[in-house]
Amino acid sequence: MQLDERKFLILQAIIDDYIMTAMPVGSRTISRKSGVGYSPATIRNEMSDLEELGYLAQPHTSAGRVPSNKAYRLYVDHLMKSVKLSPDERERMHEHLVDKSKRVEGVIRAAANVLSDATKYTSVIVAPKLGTLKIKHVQLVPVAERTALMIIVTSAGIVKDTVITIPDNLDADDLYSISRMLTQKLADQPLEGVRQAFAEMLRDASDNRRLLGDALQVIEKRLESEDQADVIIGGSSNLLGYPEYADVNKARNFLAVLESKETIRRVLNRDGSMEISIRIGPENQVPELNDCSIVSASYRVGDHSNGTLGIIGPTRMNYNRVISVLDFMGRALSDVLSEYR
Amino acid sequence: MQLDERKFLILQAIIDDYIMTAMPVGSRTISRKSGVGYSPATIRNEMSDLEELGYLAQPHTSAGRVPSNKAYRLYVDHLMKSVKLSPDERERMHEHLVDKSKRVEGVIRAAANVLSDATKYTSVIVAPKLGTLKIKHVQLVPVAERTALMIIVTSAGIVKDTVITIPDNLDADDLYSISRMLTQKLADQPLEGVRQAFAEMLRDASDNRRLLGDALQVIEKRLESEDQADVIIGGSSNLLGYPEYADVNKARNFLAVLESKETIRRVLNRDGSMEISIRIGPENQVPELNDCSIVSASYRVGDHSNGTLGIIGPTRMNYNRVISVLDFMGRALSDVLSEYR
DNA sequence: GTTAGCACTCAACACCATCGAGTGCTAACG
DNA sequence: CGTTAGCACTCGATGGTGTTGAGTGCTAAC
Repeated sequence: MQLDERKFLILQAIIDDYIMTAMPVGSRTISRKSGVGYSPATIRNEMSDLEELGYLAQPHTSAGRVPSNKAYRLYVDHLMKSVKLSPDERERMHEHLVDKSKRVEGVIRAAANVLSDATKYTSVIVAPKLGTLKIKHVQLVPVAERTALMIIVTSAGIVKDTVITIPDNLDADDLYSISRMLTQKLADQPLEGVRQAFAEMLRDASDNRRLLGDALQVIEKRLESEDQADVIIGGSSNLLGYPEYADVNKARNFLAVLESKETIRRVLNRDGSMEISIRIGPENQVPELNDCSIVSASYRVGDHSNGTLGIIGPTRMNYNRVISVLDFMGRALSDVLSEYR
Repeated sequence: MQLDERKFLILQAIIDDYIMTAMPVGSRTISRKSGVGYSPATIRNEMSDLEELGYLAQPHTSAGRVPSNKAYRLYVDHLMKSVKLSPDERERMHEHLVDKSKRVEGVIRAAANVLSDATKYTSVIVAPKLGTLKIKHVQLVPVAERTALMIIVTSAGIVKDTVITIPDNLDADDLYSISRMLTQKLADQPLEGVRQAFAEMLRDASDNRRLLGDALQVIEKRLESEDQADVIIGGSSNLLGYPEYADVNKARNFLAVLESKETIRRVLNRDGSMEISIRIGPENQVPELNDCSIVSASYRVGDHSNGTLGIIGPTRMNYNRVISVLDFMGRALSDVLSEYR
């Protein structure tokens, strides 16, 4: 059996309705809809076919039909008619972004809020991978005996800092000149490639071997331990408004998942492309989120590094709108964050 | 009518029980408890008295009694016998703190997690007020045409940074020397007192007036806009496990409150003392949290500045344990964060 | 091929009886 | 006189029952 025009039409109507109401959809409801000129009986026959084909399911015998994950997949791939955001909605969203006092983290935080406000789902933004950013400046600042703060400024204007221990015969001026040297040597190197640069420096440097070794370690640690703080979540309470989370236990599980940045990172894991990716239900790799859908997009910072922004919601998500919003915000974020270059 | 010995005893037993079970407590339950040698009938009489005095309430005629806020107040003020944490519990908590790779924000984040894990409530930590910290170092870093990043390192090792615009005739070396000058002039000044220092500098400085003016503005803005990022919340999903939040709407409201850092800041607002403060129910100033209790303590960073750590939970909170944990963590945090000095 | 009609199913809802935890009161007890 | 046993009473919780109505599948007529 194949899907003909009419089956498409009916399936679409069912999905649209279910996305709105979260209630099983009956044949009468569809029949009454404008654009569908068939009686409930005809609809019922078609629905029966669609169920057999795996696009619909019945919670129980005398209930309406509910779209399956397969149906959502078909929907986002073929049925969905994309809607544009209205100009003043775009305007409003953009405003909130540039509003925030310009700092990278602030911008990202604001973006997360805008996303969750605009979609009423939970939003997640992952900051760009450090490794791909270029170093702009390195600065050592004394903070105590034998202790200094090492500050690394990247091309995206993102600042990372770590405490390191230093030999005790160094004073502020020494640190100053070391910083200067480090900056000269490392400027415009990607963080990833820093190891070689250091190797060279260690060979040349008569002095301060110990310090440089320390610094290298720090940078590397920073690179591999993808920092917790770099996952930002907005509107975590939004999902509680939906009937699929009326059960407190489900809600708690969901929130617990959100608290593990590690899991979030995994679930937003993307191949390199800039395309919007849609994972419906079990398509994502995290069992706890198997009844959620996750839509994600990329944003660019500087030349080659990018971050991820996404929306987590029930499988009966308003894909249409979410995609529009993510698409727009991805571009907006890229714009705003690239002004630093 | 006054509270005699026996009324105290009974009230305490009721509160203890209710804290454990969240169920209205009946006379039989109390009578069976070890340490109480009276029959249910006697207990009932006493309970009746306690109700008249406003310490107990009955949800409905044939239910047991529930402690009132007044009762909790009495409990924390007089009835509670303080328990110590076991040494290895202390050990474990402390471990998690120093574990984290030494950064201030990382430590605070870890502390929030430890707090919520140890208490099973929601924890909140507010970073120390910037204004009270001393400046250690100021650094301007060029990031683009006419744009620089201004980084301020405080005595606590906390780094703050903001983007500022600069005159376009300045190159990296100029910024370097300006940074040096700024650091020299401002080092060891509290952030609050920076205004005068700047005034002087503006008078003297032949050049760079525009830049200095910009920088001053930035610092001041930073001071007054108590930064969002400085409120950190742990275990927000913990409260959903308690029967008082079985209703999804209540849960949602609660979570929505947590998302507003502004409100959190207000609710944790403390007078200067280092004492542990307990706000029961409506004693806190935020109507949305009127059925919560909030216990908070201070931790010290450096010489004179301190931050706040707190626990938010239902009024029938395990005050005893929460107080012990907060007390310990306050000290531990102070210790860890003062190592930077 | 489409649709009206009809019997059938089943969750949701309201209603009701029962149960039991807990109370207040009274009278008896040491 | 304080304490306690006994008892009638209250009322939420629980579980069973009947009704309702949305929705289906099937059949027969258009």
